[in-house]
Amino acid sequence: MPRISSAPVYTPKQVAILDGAVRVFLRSGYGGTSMDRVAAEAGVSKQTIYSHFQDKDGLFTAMMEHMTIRRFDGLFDAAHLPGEPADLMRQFAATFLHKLVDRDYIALLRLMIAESERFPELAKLYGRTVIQQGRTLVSTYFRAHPELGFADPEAIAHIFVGSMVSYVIAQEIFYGNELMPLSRDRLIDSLLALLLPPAQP
Amino acid sequence: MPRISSAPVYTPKQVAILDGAVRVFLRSGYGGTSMDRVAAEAGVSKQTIYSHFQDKDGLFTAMMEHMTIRRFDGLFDAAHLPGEPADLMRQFAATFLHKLVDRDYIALLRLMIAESERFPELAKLYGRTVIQQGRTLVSTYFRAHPELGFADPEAIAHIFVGSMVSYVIAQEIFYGNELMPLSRDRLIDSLLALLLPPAQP
DNA sequence: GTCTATAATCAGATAGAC
DNA sequence: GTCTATCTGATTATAGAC
Repeated sequence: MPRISSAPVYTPKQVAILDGAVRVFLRSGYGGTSMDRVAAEAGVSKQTIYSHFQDKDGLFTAMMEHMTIRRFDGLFDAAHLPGEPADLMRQFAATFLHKLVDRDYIALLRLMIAESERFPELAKLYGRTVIQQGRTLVSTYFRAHPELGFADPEAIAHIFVGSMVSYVIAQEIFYGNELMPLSRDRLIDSLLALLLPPAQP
Repeated sequence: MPRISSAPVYTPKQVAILDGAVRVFLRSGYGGTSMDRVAAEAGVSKQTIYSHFQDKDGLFTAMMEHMTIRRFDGLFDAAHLPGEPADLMRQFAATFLHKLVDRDYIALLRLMIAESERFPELAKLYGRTVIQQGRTLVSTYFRAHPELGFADPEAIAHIFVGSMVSYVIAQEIFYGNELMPLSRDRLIDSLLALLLPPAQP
C-alpha cells in the first residue's frame, strides 16, 4: 500500500544525530539552537554533523520530516474498526486527543507553525500527513454513514478535528488550563452531542 | 468600564519604533530580527531604541502587547446586538473569520505560538485578551438562550470559536487552501447546522 | 569518517560626542 | 535625547590532522 510520504533510511549515526537534534530543536526552537549544542547532545563532533547533513537548514528539515513521519505514520490506521458511530467516534476522539496532548507533539506543532513561512515545504508535508489525512479519514467515514445526515462531510470533519486541535492550542500553548479549565471529557461529550443528536422516536 | 488589560501610553517616537518593530518582527520572527534592521525600518538609530526600551526582549514584549491590545480591543463589543440567534451567530462568525484571515493577524498568531514558551506572560495575555474573551462572550450568549439546549455552554463555545481558529491555522498556515480547499461559507453553514438544528414542529 | 582548531561573520549592547 | 563608532561574545561553516 503506497504511502503519501516515504521515510528516508538513515544509518545509526545519522539517527543519533537526528535524535540529538530533536531534543535541542524542540526545546529551543530554530534560532535558539546552535550546532555546537546539537553536537554535544548527539555525542559527535560538529564536523560529523556537517558531513552527514548539508547545513543547519538541512539538518532541521531532515529532523522535522523524520518526526512528522515517525509520529503520524499509522496513527489513523486503527480507525477503520466497525461499531456504532457513537462508540467509534468517541474512541477516535479520545485517542486523537491523547496523542495531541503530549509534550513532544506540542513542541513539534509549535515549531512547525513558527517556521511555516521560512520552510513552506515542511508546513505542506505536515498539512498532508496530519491535517489532511485526519480530515479525509473522518469525512470518508461520514460519507459512508449517510444516516448521520451531514450535508457537507468535509466541513463537519474539519469541525470535529479542528476543535480538538484548537483545544490543544488554547489549553496547552496559551495556558488555558490555568485561565479557563475545560476537560477533555467535556469537549468530547459536547462534540458528540452536537454531531449525534438523540434519535427522535 | 474597566478593561482586562490597559494599554500603555507611548510617545510618538516610541510609536514609530514600535511600528518599525512590528514590520520586522512579524515578517522575520524573533530570532530572524536584528536590532539594526528595526532601527533602519523605524528611521532611528539603534541607541535610540535602547534608550526607550530595555533590550531586545523588552522591545519584543512591548510590541506584542501593543499589537494584541490594539487589534482586539473592542473586537467583541458589537456582539451584544439583539436578533434571532441564527442571524446573530452567522454574523458573529463571519466577522470573526474576517478578522482572523488577515496577514498581520496570522503573523501575530504565528509569532505568539512560536514564542509562547520563551515568553509565557505574552501567551497568557493573548489567552486572556483573545481566546478567553471570545469564549466567554459566546458562552454567555448561550447561557442567556437556554432554548438552544446546550448542556455545557462553555464547551460548545470552544467548539464554535475553536473550529474557526483551527480553520485559519489549517488553511492559511499549513497551506490547506492548496491541498484541501474549504470556503468560509461552507464552514459557517455547517457550524450553524450543527448548533441550530431545524426546530421540530 | 571523525575529530580539534580556526576562520569569518554577525548581532546585541555600550561609550562618548553633540 | 539622539547619533556614530566600537566592543564583545557567539555562531555558522571549514581546513587539515589522524
